[in-house]
Amino acid sequence: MLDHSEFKIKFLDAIIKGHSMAVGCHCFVSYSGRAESELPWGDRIIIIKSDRTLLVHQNKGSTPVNYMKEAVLDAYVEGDYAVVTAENISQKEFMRIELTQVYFFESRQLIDEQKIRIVGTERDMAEMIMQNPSLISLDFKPLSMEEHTKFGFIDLFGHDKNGTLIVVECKRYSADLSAVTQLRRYVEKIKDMKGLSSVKGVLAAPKISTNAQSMLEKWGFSFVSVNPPKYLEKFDRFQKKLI
Amino acid sequence: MLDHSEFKIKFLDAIIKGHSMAVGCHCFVSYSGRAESELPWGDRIIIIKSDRTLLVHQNKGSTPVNYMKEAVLDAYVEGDYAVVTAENISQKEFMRIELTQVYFFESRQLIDEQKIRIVGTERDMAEMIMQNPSLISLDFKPLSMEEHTKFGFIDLFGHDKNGTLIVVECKRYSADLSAVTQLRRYVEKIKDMKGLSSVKGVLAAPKISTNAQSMLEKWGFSFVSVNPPKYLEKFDRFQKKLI
DNA sequence: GGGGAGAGATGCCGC
DNA sequence: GCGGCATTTCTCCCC
Repeated sequence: MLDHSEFKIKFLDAIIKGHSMAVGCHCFVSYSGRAESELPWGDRIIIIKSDRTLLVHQNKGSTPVNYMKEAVLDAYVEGDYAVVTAENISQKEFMRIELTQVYFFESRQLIDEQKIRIVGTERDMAEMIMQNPSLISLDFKPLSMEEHTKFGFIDLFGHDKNGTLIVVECKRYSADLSAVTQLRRYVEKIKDMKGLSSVKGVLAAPKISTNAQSMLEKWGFSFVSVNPPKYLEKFDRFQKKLI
Repeated sequence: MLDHSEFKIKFLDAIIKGHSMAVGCHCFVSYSGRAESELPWGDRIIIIKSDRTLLVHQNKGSTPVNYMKEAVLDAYVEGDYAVVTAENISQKEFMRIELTQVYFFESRQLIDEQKIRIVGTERDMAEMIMQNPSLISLDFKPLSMEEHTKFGFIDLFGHDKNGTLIVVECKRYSADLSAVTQLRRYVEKIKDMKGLSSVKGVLAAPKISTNAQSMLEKWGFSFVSVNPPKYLEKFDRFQKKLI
């Protein structure tokens, strides 16, 4: 438990040094910027990063309740409160955090230049299909992948044995209505630009919602069930811990 | 700085008590679930909430680099590492965090039943237009707002002085291609179900991208510039601090 | 910097 | 639970 002036001093010192911070406190938060908000009094954890990102986390859920990027930060004592302010003038964003209790305060220079490596994205799905086109159909011949063609950002682009063009849109999850309209947009663009009357549209995803299926059929497109790829070896490594 | 067995004991104690935690550490993170990932060694802040949400934050950006909801957590010492594991069996998710250094560890019961109040959402835009329909056009008569009609989730629904139906889709930001396809989907649905040949589509947003504007015109829809509402008094309260 | 689209998206509400 | 959709979405990539 820190008193307000001790908090202020430590906070400003951490700002100057470019340290990251974790603060446990009882606070009230108001925000004005892209929207406006008020968060009544409660206990939260405030994170401040060395790039001046500020996050206010409640004790539930994975998204911060309030946040600001590239914030210009300040702290001071005002009556019975410690106050933290965050401003991003160019974005016209302002935040004010009033604190009555500072349960804990930690600050430290965190050194981390590493980037996460992820496998199993939509792009990985498209690559997998490039390697094994029969996942779409026996006669599917892919031509290009995720190229910014003049037709737009098309996940997979190819043709069948008759030379009919095929547009494939990949989704990692259940394909929904917007996936169908996205596919439709690409197919129409190609028809338009090439002056073709027939272009096939294929939605590749693990599953598809009922309404999306109806709309798909209405527009003469087809659905193919494909799961995003995973490195099974790694999954197994975790899995065996469960046995 | 905590040694590994001290960390383990405090961590497990906090889990049992349902406390929230903030941990500063040097760690390596691997994940398998909806995708698979590896994050090489670096300094991070780990947050664990009372609802068993786990967040791993690097020192930049507002999104956690790794995370899991409803995690079953454990901690132990393994050779030179402290290890934190998180599992969500039903989701087939697994995470393993190896720590060589624990810079700080804070845990505490955080009491907070408050909900944030936000003004300026898309729904607020629709309400504002309901109050002042002339923002769309002088003869726009709104009938319903954000109702789950048999036509779908339509932001605003009404007609002009000739009785021609009007569908309004609101966007808080620059309207893009998907906003136009969304509008198009609603208009077509209504035409279909009512057997009408003419239904007006209006996109209400602060601005619109060039391509979206083209597509809008191609489909005979129109754009109206509308800004999401704000409580100006409050904005002014912040603003005067800047002077 | 804007436009377009994915994300291990998250979160909300309705059925 | 799924479905449909907004989000102070965030982030990345390309033009």
